[in-house]
Amino acid sequence: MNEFGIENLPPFQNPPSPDLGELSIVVNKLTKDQDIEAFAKSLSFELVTIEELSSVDILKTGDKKKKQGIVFLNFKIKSSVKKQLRSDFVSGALVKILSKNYGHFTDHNGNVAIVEHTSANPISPIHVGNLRNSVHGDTFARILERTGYKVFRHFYVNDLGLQVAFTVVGYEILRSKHIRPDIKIDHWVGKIYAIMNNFYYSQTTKVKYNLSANDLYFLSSKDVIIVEKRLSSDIKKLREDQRVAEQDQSVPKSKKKTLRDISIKIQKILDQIDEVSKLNSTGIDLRTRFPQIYSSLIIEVKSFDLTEKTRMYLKNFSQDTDERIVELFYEVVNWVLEGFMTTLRKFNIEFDQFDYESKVTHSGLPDELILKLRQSPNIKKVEGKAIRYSYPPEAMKEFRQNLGFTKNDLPIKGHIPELQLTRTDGTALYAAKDIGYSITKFESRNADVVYNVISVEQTLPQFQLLLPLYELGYKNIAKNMKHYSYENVELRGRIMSGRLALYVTADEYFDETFIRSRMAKRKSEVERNIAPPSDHDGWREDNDILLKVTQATTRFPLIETSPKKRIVLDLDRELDFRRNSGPFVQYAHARACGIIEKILSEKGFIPNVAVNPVDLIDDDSIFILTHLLNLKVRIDKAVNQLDPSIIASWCFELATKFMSYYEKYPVLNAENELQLKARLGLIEAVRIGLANGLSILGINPTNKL
RNA sequence: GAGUGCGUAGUUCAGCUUGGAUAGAACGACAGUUUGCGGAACUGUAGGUCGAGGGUUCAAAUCCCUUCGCACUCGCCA
Repeated sequence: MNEFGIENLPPFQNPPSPDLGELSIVVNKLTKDQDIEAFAKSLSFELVTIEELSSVDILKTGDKKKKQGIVFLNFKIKSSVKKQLRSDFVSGALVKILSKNYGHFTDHNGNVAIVEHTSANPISPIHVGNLRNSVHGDTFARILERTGYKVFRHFYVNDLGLQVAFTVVGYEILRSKHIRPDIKIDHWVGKIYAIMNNFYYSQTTKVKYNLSANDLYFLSSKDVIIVEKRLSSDIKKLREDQRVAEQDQSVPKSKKKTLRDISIKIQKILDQIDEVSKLNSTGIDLRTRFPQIYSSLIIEVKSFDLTEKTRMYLKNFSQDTDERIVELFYEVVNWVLEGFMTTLRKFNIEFDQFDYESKVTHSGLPDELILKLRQSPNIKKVEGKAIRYSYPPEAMKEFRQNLGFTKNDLPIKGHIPELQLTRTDGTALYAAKDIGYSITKFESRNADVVYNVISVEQTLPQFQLLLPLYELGYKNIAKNMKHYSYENVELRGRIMSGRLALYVTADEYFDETFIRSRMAKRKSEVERNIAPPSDHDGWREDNDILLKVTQATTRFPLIETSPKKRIVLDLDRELDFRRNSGPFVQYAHARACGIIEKILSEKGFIPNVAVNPVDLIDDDSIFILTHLLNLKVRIDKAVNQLDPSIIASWCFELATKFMSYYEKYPVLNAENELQLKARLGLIEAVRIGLANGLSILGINPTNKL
């Protein structure tokens, strides 16, 4: 190589088609000043003398408009050598894949990771939007486990909100009237939440706009009209200001700013009008949809001031000052959480720990941190006891450099807006509690890394936590707390809103899928003239299979696209098994199991690594084995990119390849026994790969369908 | 006004970190395969100015700049 002036050989790559050769190299990279084609020619003359090579071809692109002038050297290896290389590869690959620890890696042995996910508000059932969070969190946790991490799954319980407080007030009313839930608890509480939410905001709106108080918890259409009138006169004034500002040409920059401010104000008022009119329509809607709960609640609520009671309850709960109220909160929240668990268990999702926002607050940690942060040069005092944390560029630079982040590692490159930590009365806001929670989380498990699975809207608040943590001396936490961000879920043709108690719940999604899989299974049994199970055991087995298929069908659509992409779930499409990759992968696995079992019963062979590798040196077998060994690369990529969809595609590709392999290469009817055993070994390798892949995706593989 | 993400076939997406040959799948459309090792299958065909424009390069979907479209975020809700 030296005589050509080449010091480092660029990496070999695989030609796009096998008939071009086994390996190739781009000649353009090797020389700058010489004529590339001449250079390639002399190089090929030299290289073709290598004993193992049968030919070295030169190929130049250039017919198309794009990417022209690339010169490749394509190497073909002598067939005898190739055969030997492939045989060695096959033997080695089979040993690795058929071993017990295939799919389990040790890079992070001894390390601890926490994945915080789902963390849905404990006042309405889990819907498919939350479920995307759960499925991503759970799958990612499983991927981390495969790299050797000890993983703990945490659920952050937001139990300290206003919404929880008025829901608790509503719950207490119904309990005192002995009205018990007649449906799954989280669904039931979801109704209470929607109704109480409407009461609460109807009241505050009435007070704010001085509306007649005779029906304090219901905003009538008359009220809406009054508010509209008042606000539209405000808009008129603003429009006037806008016109004045437009004509003023004195300072162009500040002029722009006031104009912008005015248009923001106008937009805000328009939003207010919209919200008020929605309060009216939602009230009517809830009253008609849930008449019993609605009327029971409204009668009682009229006897007290809801706003005041809600604040009082929240204050007592937050400061841990009234045992009865504290217990009431936990009664509601824990009961709903049980409902969540029942739901998520169907999807194969469980938690190691629930962390309550209230308990973090009761520990006093957030207040301590605020006390310390008050001394920080980055703190700005606002009104009263309110403080804000700011992010000066110098501080950010130091943060970045000391923690070894490059600019591209950070989610936000430019200026970071200030973060308010306390209210005017000095009490901690959510952000301050989150700083406290981050510390508690890390320390409780002595964790090396924490992944917070939170939707993309939270990118800024999540990032804002890091500098205060760093400044407080928690450098490790600031470095190793990662926001696993995901985009939202939309449903084709349906609106989702907790306030309206309108959502496709995770329960419905699962149950509907289960029913459809049962129908599909029956249909296929009829076509194949198989009788449905008649005895108890048969029925149980049938049910078990359907549960596993349903897991695949429900989880796959939520995980198969990158978390950064917004997905639109079309239930008709997801429930059509031919269009959903989940059941397809399950099917491939079941089919592999079926073949292995059949060969055992008919020939008495058990899959084994001791096969004649020459029977597996065809391109298709090599491709499958290479793909199986590639799992490690895919897992690492999924971890680095925070993207489990990489594993979902890996499974799907394996299943597809196996299906076509299976059409092409008969196993039971192989030409001879050696060939049969070799192919059986390959099928076993595929089976192991699919079982591993499914299990990483949180889907229990089924060996029958 | 600032920030972030996304934009690739009729549809849903992969590929972009680290530039390299003919831009890959799936669904849908169309045409085939089956006396079966499980048809929830397989084989094939058609379908693309990679949002637009410019730059860097021997070479750009990929890197840089500009621009358009969509979504989200920007101090007392959690």
